[in-house]
Amino acid sequence: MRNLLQNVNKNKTLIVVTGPTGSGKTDLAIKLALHYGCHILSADSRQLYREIPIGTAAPTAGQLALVPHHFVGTLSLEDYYSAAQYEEDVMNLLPRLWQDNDYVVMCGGSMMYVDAVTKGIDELPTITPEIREKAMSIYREGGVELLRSTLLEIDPVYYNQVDLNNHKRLVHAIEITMQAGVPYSSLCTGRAKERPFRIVKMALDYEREELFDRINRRVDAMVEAGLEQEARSVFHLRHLNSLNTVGYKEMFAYFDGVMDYDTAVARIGKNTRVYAKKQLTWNKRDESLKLLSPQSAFEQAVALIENAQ
RNA sequence: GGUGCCAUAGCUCAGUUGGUUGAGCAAAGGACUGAAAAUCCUUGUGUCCCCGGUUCGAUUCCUGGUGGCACCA
Repeated sequence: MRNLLQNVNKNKTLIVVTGPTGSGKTDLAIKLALHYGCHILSADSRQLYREIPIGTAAPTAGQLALVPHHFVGTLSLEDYYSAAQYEEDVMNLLPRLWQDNDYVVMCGGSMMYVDAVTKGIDELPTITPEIREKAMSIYREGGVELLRSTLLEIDPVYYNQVDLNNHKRLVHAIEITMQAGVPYSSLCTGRAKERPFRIVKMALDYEREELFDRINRRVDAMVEAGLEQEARSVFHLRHLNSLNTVGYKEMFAYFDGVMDYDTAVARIGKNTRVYAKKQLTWNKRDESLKLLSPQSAFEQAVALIENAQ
């Protein structure tokens, strides 16, 4: 992918529209893409799946017809995907899109996906199913305790950095170390990759109260649009990670009879607000992110992009 | 109008045999390198309704007030 990107230069611009869920990213991205006549790359780890457009607030057919989109509804719930895969796919696609236009808009709130493209992820080996199973079995048989002692033995450096309560991080470090034959920590550079193109990153900045109002209204709209039916249609795939998602896990609890319908809908709202807060936390430490006031977001965005020339 | 019950965190309530209070929910802050809408960590000072009394000390007991609920008229 490096070879392809060699033809790219600093005249090319990746416009990144991010921010918390419900902040109106999709609308702004479409306006910008129409203005520059360019394509949109979705950076959303759930809109990738074609079976769940309602609960993920994916762009509508009408919106998709206005601007060519990528990474929306391209996967099945059963497909494996990751931030690193996303980085690779985007890096392969960008040179093609830049052949006849200097701009591409990336739009999404999956912050790790955004970072994978704008900052890069370190090169790590691909985990074979056998190794993954081996690492998972450590967790199954001995819980976090056994994960900790295993990690302490094979990667003491990472052991001292990692959140020892977070089993996902522990499993990951162990499987990478097993696969690579060297400690996971030795593969982490801690450095952002230099990208041979310009990145202009922005987010819509609503007052907390107004953002939560918008989220509440959007949840109502999803319910009206048939969220329950959509959730029912994928209920049989509930064990998949792609359905460990706000909007679906609550509906599944309702289907199981462990939660009544009104509670499930209320929980969706609450969990969506919690998700938005996590996105805001992530954004706070990103100094390259420019905040736009919602009233004049488009004008501010264009000014930002022009000033970046 | 009379009688009884209640008044403690944003909400629902618990509690202090008198030594200034704590659960659930809601909310807030944070971490984040191949599952990330995932996963994980941290956070509770509130005139204990108001005035006064008893007391070394009152949110707790007592008088009065205010507000709410129930029943009786």
